[in-house]
Amino acid sequence: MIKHDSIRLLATEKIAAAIQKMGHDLSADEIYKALVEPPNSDMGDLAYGCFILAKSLKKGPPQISGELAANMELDSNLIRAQAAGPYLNLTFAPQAFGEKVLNPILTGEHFKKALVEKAPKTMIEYSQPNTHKELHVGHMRNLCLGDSIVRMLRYAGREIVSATFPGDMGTHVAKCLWYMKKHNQEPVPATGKGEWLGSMYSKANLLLEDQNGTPQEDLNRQELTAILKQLEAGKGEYFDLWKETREWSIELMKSVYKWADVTFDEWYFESEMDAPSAAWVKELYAEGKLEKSEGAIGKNLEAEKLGFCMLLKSDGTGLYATKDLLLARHKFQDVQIEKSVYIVDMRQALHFKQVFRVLEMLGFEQAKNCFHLQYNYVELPDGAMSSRKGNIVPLNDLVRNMEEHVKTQYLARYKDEWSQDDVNLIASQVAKGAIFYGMLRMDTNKKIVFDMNEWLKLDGESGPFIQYSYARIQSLLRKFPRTQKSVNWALLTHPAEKQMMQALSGFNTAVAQAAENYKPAAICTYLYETAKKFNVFYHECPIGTEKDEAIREARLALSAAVGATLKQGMAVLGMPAPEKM
RNA sequence: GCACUCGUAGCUCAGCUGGAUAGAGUACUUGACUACGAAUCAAGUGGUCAGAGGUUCGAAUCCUCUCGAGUGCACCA
Repeated sequence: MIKHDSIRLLATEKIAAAIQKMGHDLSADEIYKALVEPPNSDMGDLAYGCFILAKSLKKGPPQISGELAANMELDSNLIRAQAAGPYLNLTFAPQAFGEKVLNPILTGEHFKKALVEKAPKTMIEYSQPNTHKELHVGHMRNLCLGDSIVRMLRYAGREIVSATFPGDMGTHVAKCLWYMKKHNQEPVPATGKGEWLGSMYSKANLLLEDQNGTPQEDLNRQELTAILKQLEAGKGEYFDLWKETREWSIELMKSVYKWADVTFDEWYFESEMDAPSAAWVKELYAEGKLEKSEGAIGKNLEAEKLGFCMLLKSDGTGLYATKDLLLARHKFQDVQIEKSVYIVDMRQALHFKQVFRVLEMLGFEQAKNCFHLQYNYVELPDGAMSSRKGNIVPLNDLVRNMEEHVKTQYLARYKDEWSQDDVNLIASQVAKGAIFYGMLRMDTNKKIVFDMNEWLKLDGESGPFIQYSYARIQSLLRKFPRTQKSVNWALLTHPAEKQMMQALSGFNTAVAQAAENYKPAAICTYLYETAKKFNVFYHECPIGTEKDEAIREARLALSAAVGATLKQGMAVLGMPAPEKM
């Protein structure tokens, strides 16, 4: 393991020395791992729980912590070591934090440390939207999660390949094109074609459902089948229409990715996997690696309670699993990845269990390094969102509403002071911050009930809270520029200052843990708490107006370090950091 | 029926790889702008951690069962 936290490392060395003085030995890794934060910050900066030592020393933890405290050597960095029950609480001098944490933060060095020892080449596949459908707030959760996880892992030092896998083939496409050609009366709009196409899909479903049970139903089915055949054959009027309309949807996706500042290293399309994947499965069947059941070809996984993984329908065409199988082979063999993460809705859990198992049975060792990162879906107060039913909140509506709200509710007061460009930029940054934070702050297995009015409330634990703290720091630094290069950190003795420094020293540990667990929500919590501590410090300690120049400089430097950390943290989540707001 | 996820304050959620007194936000009641930015801060009210057993020196956290909510389970993606 990499012991990247300088304060924890200092504590580890001191404790190791004390243990040795007591005639015993414990590895640095074991000590480092066992360091925790005390429940109350005035008990100390770090605590060491003596539970592991209790076993090898055959004494009670409270006794050991007492002996350890007596054997700790204090110096200018470590100023207090006190036993409290089974814990040994350690307090460090402000200058220890200043030199080991704040200076590296201010130079930027602190954010360049490698946090993981092993960095296997990992593919993160996320954002698998269907073409010919509208993008809605549900897609946003996936996008925010994927983007932040890519950023987190890269920050921690992992080699990441990001990929998207849009669904540009299938019955949803046929339905959309069918309605567009046979029933639609509206002209194609000059702009917003992607959104318009989504409405065609939704209308197609309404009409089809309407005609279910009428003589028209059979006819509709025949027409859809004919369209699908044309698409598969790769020629005909519907194929041409598909090629054209597909671009409209891709355009829409790209505009959203641009807004979100998301880029993909690889774009895979279902249409590219379709025919080759079916051909490969036929080969595998011929080689005796797959079996036939009720006319379909696949793999029976009943013994593992995974059902039957169907790979070819009885009509010989492939399925979603078929394409995922081929795509996985491509990732392993051509892109040479060692780990593969799929960020997909929890409803696909069985699908991925089946696909991973089949890959394993086919002899792909990497299959055991495949991981389905499942998340719960976003629904509306009156139930599940479905582009089929048309009860969705389009992504663009959310963004527009949010930006408008920020402008009228918050930025109106600056309308004579700031340029229109500034207002627009900041509204967009704040809207983005609110949306990203809102999507990320909850654990992935929690459902998100999307209520527009709730989302427009920007107080309390929200993205703008963190952005606001950052903007205020920047404003402070503009108004009171730092004048001295060296800082006397020892002057930062106020409890609020101490807590601030403790918080900053924990940044890399927080990100490393979040990255290890694929948990951006943990960074949300960290940033929120850090921003909150800054607000306390800001209210308790005069900064720019402090008369003692040395204290003022130290506080300004601390504020600058908080700003740099918040900015880095927001960057890891994909949130912009406004210089003013 | 089988499998998976969830159940913590009125509401929305942290805490879950066992460890110190279960925390935030919101709502409600108060207080703080001639001030370095009030999108802020301070104080108060609010808990049978769904329930019952078990493992352990120690359980919101791990195991089993029960109850409740949701999702998935063959030719959709």
